[in-house]
Amino acid sequence: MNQPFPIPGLPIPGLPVPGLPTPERVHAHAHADVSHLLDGLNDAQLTAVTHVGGPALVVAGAGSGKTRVLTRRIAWLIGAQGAHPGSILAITFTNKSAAEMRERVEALVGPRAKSMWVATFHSACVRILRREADRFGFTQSFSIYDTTDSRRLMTAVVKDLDIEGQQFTPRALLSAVSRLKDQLIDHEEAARMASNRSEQVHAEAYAAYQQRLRAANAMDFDDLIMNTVHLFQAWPEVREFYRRRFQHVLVDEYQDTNHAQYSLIRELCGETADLMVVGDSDQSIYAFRGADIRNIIEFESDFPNATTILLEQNYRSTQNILTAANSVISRNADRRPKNLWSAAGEGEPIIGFVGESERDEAQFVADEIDSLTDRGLADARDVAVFYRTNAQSRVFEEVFIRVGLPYKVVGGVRFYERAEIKDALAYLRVLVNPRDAVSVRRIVNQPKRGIGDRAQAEVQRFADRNGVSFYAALLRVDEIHELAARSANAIKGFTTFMEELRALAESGAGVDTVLESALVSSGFLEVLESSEDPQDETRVENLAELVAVTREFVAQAATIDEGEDAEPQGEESVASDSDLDPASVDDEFVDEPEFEPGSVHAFLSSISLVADADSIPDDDEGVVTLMTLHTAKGLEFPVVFLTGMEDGTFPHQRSMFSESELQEERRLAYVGFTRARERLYLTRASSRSMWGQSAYSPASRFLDELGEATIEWRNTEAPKKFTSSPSRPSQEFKSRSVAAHVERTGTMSYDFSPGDRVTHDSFGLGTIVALEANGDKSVASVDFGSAGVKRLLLRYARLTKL
DNA sequence: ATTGGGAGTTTTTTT
DNA sequence: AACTCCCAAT
Repeated sequence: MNQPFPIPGLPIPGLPVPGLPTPERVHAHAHADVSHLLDGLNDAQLTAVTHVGGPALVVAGAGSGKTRVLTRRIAWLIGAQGAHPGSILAITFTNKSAAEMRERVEALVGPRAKSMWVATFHSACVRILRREADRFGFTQSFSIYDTTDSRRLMTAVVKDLDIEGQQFTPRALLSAVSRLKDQLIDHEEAARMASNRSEQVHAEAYAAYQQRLRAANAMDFDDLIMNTVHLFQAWPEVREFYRRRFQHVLVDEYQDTNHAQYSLIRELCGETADLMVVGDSDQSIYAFRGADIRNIIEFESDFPNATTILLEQNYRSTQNILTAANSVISRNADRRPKNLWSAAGEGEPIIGFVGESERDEAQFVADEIDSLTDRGLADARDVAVFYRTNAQSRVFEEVFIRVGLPYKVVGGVRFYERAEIKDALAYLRVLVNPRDAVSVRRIVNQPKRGIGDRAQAEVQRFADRNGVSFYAALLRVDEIHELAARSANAIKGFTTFMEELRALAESGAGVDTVLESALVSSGFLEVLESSEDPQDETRVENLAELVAVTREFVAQAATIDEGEDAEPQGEESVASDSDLDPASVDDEFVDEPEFEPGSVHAFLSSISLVADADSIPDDDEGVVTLMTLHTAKGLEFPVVFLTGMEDGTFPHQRSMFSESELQEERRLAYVGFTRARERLYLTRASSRSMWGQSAYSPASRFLDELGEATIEWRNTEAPKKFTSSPSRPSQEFKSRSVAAHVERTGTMSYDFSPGDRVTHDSFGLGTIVALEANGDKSVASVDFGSAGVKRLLLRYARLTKL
């Protein structure tokens, strides 16, 4: 049975996670002798692992063993150089890879590795910010707002500032604010810099949004980085503290850092720290969220005495796969040429397939996995299916369920983002941080308890008048005379059980106990259980799963306690060779847990930064893994299916008309190809449904860029209607297919031209001002007079020519 | 105050 | 197709 959605494991930084067997494991007990740390490294890897003196950039091509280099280097710093583990800060891209890296280092140097920091940028910053929060007007329990929370907040800002209009959607504003934060620009500077009306509004919204975040004792994702940098700049003694502590800084996936993260590293490293960054500019795929490829390209000029080390031997893929990957990526202009090579031999040809529909494509993938496993060539766990957008996973799920193929989808609608889970968590968040307005508003009338908009507005008015938070106003309901008695009673009911829950939490009860009480005393569970709606049944199951997760969390916390109590006995045997064991460490290096283990605080803190990639199945689960190309970064699989190889799907429609975005798509293809060890399949569908309607899709341009690589097209059932040469449809093929499709659906006629008068069901009379012909994705710009100029997709818009 | 229907919107990619 | 948001009826 498959999980209907991913349930991230317990993403607690620092907790041992059952990991993959690694070569390092073999040497787990050879502490005294450090020579094994250098075993089996090639020259370039050896240079990187043992580098001393000045910052270093390791340019690590795909599959060139960078994780190995990083773990060995940390172990070497500790084992051979006598570095204190507590002086090491390693930044990784996901919590999962942080846990893995920690575990591998521990296997090499033993338990004293515990005091090193291995974390993502975000979790490292949270750790620092929680310690220092009271310096700048937050409490240690500040909330972290995810995208949904941020959107609610920004929606309130938009209403408040009265800037509702098509141009200033919460979404657009949030993205503008996010870009500013990536650049470390605060709202005051944004206001000063604003050179047009739109930027002025952005700055205003930014200011109001920040003000609300602060009032709620909350930060969004971008704040975590920006505030840490600002903290260091405003309190040099804090910065000095961390500089003195982190003598050795290592950053993985450096090509995906943004300006704020870059600044953070600079603040942290000062002139003296030993800095090593690892990355590959060809794998930079996060420009859309502010990653700046400049950081890696200009590392040498940013750090004048830097050393650059190139890792070019690939230990992962066959030569044929690399040839294809190299050939595709070489189409990108302005890149430093680099050639990955492999000693693994030529390997299998790449297999291509064109299906008639996306269902056909998914069926091929399922059949092929079946055949590979039947022939003993692969196991389900060896196989990954990649796609460009999350929405594409659906048809694979449907087909895999039908044929009984075990799988797991990574990402998509995340567990912690489901509405009922967010509701349940909001109860906990309010206990921990009553000022968290977004969470209070979320649950105050969820489930319905008669506290409607009207009552909430009165409470808000009272809160504003008295300068207190919304929750504080609820507690003072007796002073709000404008409220109807019925509303006031409902509010009292709410605050009574909330305060009881708070007392329970403060008495030291575990998060599992508090959560269960909250679900019961709020009536939330009861309402869902007695509901007729079948969807509510799923919701109850999800909540049960959440309770199970908290129980597990509490159980884990208990075992950590035991482990630490037991440690004094173990120390004599393990750490006798060193003055670096935890017992003799400076207090400075001992990290107090932020919160009581197993508490509501600790749980909320641990789940606030879960990433999709954190829920990638472990090796022992034995299932096929489905994920987006972005999530696939950093992973490898013996067998990879790269699906949806169509222009408009991959490269994505919205990236096809910008050279820089197209280059990013190409890097994404490069990432996808190089995940494969032995077998790579490239599949596409000649027509694909989108928003319920079927549309013709031409082959991806990347299929024309495979160069000398061997590809074998395996079209078992040639598409009936659109048969043609699979890899390069001729122009004739394209136009015929469009015509065929139009004919089949019977409703389209695209014979509009600019100047035509048309009518639209809701906009009325208009004139076509421009046409962008692009097959089924043709768009007409139509001037509807008072309704303005609209861009309409001809395939959907019910335009009638007059 | 709550519910339900209809319109409008949606799909990049994510910490 | 599926989801969200807003308004009108209860």
